[in-house]
Amino acid sequence: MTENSAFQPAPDSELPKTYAPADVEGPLYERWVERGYFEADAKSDKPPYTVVIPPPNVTGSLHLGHAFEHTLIDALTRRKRMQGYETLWQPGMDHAGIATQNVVERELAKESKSRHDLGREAFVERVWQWKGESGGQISGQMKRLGDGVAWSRERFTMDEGLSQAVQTIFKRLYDDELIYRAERIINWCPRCLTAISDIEVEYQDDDGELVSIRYGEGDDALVVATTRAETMLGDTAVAVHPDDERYRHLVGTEIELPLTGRRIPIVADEHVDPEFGTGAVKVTPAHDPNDFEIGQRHGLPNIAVMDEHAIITAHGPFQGLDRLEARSAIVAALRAEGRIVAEKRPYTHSVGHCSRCKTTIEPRLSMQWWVKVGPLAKAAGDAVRDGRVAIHPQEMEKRYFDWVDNLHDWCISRQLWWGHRIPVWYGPNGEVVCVGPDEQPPSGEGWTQDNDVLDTWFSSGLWPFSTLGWPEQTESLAKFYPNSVLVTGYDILFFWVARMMMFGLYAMDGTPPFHTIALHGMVRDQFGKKMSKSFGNAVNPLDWMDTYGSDALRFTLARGANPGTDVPIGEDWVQASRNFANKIWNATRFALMNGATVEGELPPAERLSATNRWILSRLGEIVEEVDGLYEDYQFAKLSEALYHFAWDEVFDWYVELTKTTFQEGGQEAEDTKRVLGEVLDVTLKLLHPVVPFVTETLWTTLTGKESLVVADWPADSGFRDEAAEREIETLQQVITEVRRFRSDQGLQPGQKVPARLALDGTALAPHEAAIRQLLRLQPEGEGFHATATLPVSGATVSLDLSGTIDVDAERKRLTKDLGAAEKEKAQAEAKLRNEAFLAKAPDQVVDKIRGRLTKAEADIERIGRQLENLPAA
RNA sequence: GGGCGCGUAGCUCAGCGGUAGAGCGCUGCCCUUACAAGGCAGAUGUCGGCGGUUCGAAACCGUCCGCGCCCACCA
Repeated sequence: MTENSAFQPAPDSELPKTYAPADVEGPLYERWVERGYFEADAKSDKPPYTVVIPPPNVTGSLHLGHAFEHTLIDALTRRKRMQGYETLWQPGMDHAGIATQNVVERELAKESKSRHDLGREAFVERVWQWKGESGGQISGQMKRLGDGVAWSRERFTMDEGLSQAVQTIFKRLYDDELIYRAERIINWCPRCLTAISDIEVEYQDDDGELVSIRYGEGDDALVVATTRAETMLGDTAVAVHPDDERYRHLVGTEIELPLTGRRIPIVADEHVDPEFGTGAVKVTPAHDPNDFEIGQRHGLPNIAVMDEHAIITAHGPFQGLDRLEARSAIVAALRAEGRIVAEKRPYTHSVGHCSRCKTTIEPRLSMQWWVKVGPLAKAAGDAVRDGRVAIHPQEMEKRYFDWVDNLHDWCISRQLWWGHRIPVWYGPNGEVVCVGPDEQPPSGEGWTQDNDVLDTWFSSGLWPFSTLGWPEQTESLAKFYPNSVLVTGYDILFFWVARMMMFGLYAMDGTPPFHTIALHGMVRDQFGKKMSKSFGNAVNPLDWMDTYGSDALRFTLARGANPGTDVPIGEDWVQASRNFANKIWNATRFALMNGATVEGELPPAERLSATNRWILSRLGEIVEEVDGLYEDYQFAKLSEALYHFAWDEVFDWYVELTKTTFQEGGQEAEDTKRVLGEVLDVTLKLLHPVVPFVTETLWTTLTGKESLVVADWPADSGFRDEAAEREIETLQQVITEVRRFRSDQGLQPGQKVPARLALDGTALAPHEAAIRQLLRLQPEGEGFHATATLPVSGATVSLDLSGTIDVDAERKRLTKDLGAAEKEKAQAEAKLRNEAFLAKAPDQVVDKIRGRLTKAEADIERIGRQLENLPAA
């Protein structure tokens, strides 16, 4: 091939010019599933790697947060699968008791029906029907995302096996006296009509009114303050601090409770803060958790004044009013009696709301089932404390400890219909029998099963082992428990993670459910704002996948995934990721057109050009780096590293440099085909866990092999060549420098310029052809030669710019560069004159400064000469 | 009230003791035979304020200001 002959690219490959994700994603995913790549074999000899899906709510659809979480889990499991692990990514869904029941009740409401119109059995049937309809939606979304889950093992928290698990552990805990029934103050939602646990209550500051009410008459009168005046109907005492001199004489006496005609005692209790308000507190044991405690200590009666709808039941003028109506009516009545001595309005205080429907919680005395968490939580805390389970990022450990170490007993009964019904029967005389899954309920007249169901987190707490067949001692359980890592959001650290820890340790004889807890943040919009439907910034991941492809969405999410921190994401960024996918696509097309191959051994390093040795050296480094980052769950960093390696180094530099080589042909071109194939092979593998579709399409085309999903994860070759790396770095500097010069001179990128290259005896000599091609340089011509650059190796590139050069512009630029170089020199010199610095700084740093000085001096000399050479304007 | 975290380029964020970085956005030139979803070149920051430690601080310590989140039985 002669120098002047046009470069003839290889015939077009079968790949289209632009990557069209929609054409390949669906079929690829189906093929993966058909071939069973994602299934996990319990009989395998390979080491296990297990991750469970945080089960999404059946009635929902996946939002960006799920897409994010799934991307991370999928990336982890895909890499482990490639590394030769027997990998299980366990799919399934959660029945999500209260949430689902609410959804279906809302559906019924559209038909003007309530669940009571249907009755329990028909209602539950209706929920199952709903589950059947919407469950498929989630599976569909997961397939679109490319989730490599073991579909044949899909589970549902209400399916038969998992229900067995629930009953089994309930029975065990009951027999171990870790589950009990007790009447206590619970968080009651008057809209959902059920008890909820402490963490299902969301507190927020609401404006209320603090009224101070005078109880009693004359010298013995006391003033108490309340934001919930309606509860006074149920007051059974006034409490003061035992050391409070103001009230000491009243303790033990009785006082008149306004509006009721009742007299209530004054008791002394440590709980009262004498500094707060008047130092006297009304005590309503049936409607306030603290007051309940006081009542217990002093043997006070509990007088409930509201029903489950928070309607006043106490006889009298307020009966039948709802709690808010009653509040104002009672304040009005008290005012009429002259009992209101002060009002503070608005009075901002923290009020609990139902996390499901936002209704204000009403503390209510009621009989419920409880888990005694003491020993369970202790074990859950210890497993992290002694390092058997690592929480990542580690800052989250503190939150975890604060919670498990200060946990109150867990209220697990819910007055709902959708869920696991409590396996307890009550006899005609109040006998209680807890029945395990293999036992028959008691027969005979008058035995009835508890009406309540279990908190939904009770069953999801078993997920890491119930999905594997527990309580049966299955092969899967033996193989895949404990899970390798749990990937989930920090928002359910308490709800779910801590409960899995407690149950896992308890049920599996002290073996924690996973080795590592990797907590991710929440997806936010491009301005860092929380995504919510009501705010209008929520995004359906399907929309973006339709427009840009699943890989683009996945890469964007992975790229934002710094451990434990929230992830802002905007459409622009998905677009950028789509561009990246397209770039990979086209770079591979180029490689295919030029005969890149993965066949045969890599050429020996001694034979390879510096360019090839450089890229192979960098390839080894990137494998090492990316591997480390995967192990550390640093998805953002590994994505970033791959992005820059692929785009900047491989596509912008290496591929450009290979063009010259391919033109020239010969052994070097043959070797380059193999090296280019190698670089793409490894790069596609490294990218595959994050962007599975585009890499699979390209890799199978490049290699002719079956699938990347089951390909071997690349090992670091160990090949490093620092000299080649430095040489190419120098080459890059020279080229950049000349390009800048050309750009400053207003030369169009394609315009050929005559140039004289003085590269003999320098490291750049072998790269002359590449330099000429990349810089569009023609053989030397006559006239003025603008010396564009002097690389550190001492080579000179002179451009013949007679007639075209803008001398003023060039002088200006050179003068500016000279100033910068002189400043740099002065700084370096000052540093090297500083004795304290020389004495204390590490040698490496001092050497670096010396290097900077040398370079600055060379730059000054070079620029000076260039200035001298400039013709007069 | 307790705990955790954050304030770095227009926006969103890396960096966490040795010459200020990325993506997007912005400016200029270019349809250079893989890619205009592209190429090349470029501009942009008293790294929240003030003190301190250090030869050297965006980074470590103190303090102040401004945000965010979690926990808590503030009548």
